[in-house]
Amino acid sequence: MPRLRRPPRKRPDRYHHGDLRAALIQAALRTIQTRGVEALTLRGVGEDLGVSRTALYRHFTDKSALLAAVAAEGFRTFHGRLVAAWEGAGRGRAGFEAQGLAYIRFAIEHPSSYRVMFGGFLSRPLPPDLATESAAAFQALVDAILEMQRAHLAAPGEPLLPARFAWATVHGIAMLAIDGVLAPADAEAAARFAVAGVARGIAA
Amino acid sequence: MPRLRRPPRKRPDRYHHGDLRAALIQAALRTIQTRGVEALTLRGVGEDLGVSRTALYRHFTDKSALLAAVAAEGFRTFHGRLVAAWEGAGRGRAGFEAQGLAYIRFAIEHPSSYRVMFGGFLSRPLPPDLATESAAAFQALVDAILEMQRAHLAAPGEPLLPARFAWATVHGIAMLAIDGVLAPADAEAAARFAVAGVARGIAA
DNA sequence: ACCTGAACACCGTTCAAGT
DNA sequence: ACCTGAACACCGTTCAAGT
Repeated sequence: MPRLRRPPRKRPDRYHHGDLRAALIQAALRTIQTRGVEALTLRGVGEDLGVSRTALYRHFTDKSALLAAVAAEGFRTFHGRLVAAWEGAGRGRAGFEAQGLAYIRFAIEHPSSYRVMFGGFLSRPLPPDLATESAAAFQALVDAILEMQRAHLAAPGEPLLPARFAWATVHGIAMLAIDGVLAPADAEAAARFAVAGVARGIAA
Repeated sequence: MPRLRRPPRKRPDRYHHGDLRAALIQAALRTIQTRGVEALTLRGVGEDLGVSRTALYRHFTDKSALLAAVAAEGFRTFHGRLVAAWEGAGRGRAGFEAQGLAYIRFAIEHPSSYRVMFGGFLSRPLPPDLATESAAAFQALVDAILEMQRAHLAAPGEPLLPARFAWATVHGIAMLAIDGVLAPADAEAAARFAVAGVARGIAA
């Protein structure tokens, strides 16, 4: 059956026009969400997109670069959640605790993304754009601490110390929840107790 | 060159006598420590031991079972460290903080073992013997909390809540240190601040 | 019982070649 | 520029066969 000369309206080979990169990221995210990071194969995403298994190398230097791009998307929405929680709860101590809970809830709602972001799958050091996104998310936490120090809700001193303490705690609760060590019901109670505990621990 | 009839004194094929299992665990631990978990291949450990690459299946059902055995060894020494730190520092609040520091230091000294134990490489649910070792290590923490509650050094109530809070925090600091997010010098300072913060956060 | 060798069904990545 | 197909150097695991 010979091909017709007439140009097709819209066909699956639209990837020739430059959106293969975005499509690859979306496909990778989809399989990560449904089947986990360890099930992600480059051959698989190529197949999902009806594209050769090596087409990907036109857009990413290797598999870890693809993962980094997926993680970058995750960091952007993560950052947004942290800022929204802090401001939505009116800042202060309530805002601090809301931010901590938002951190943990993001991890529980998007366990696969969270694992890609923090599970040691990314090559170190992080690619520059990803490092920027990651630093921005952490900065949301530092900003909250700084404001609490100014309002005498947190003890004065180097803000990185309480920021890392808080980060470590919510990250720890998140990992325990994601790994199934904490049942979903227990995770919420543990999260509430932990963020309140950190607030007490750093209080002026 | 025909083989002689005389039995050899001591030869590399001593694995025929039953210690292949132990040798496999040691070989796996060695390559994990020197080259990381992701560099561990069953073919590699077979080669290291001068044994067929499938000999391992006589002793372990699969790769994750080998990893579980490595992790079990890690949990045993880990448990010992936690108990020793608590008792060595005279229990109480000093003991609690010493235990937290010992937790983080174990992770920093044995990053590969720690990653195998808590990095999501183990198949869930954990094999029974490993679950036992893991629970015993966590119990050291719960025991410390219980004793602090009796001594009015920790607020009364369900001990699992402060225990999980403390666990999450030290685990979080440990992961940040292992992943290189915290430089070694910063890790020690962060660890000290965090364990003191938890002690304050759970105080009566 | 314990171990081997060949085979199977996968991987990520490279590279010459096509359009 | 962008994509393909074949090839390379790996994996974990199964299984019939050897001792």
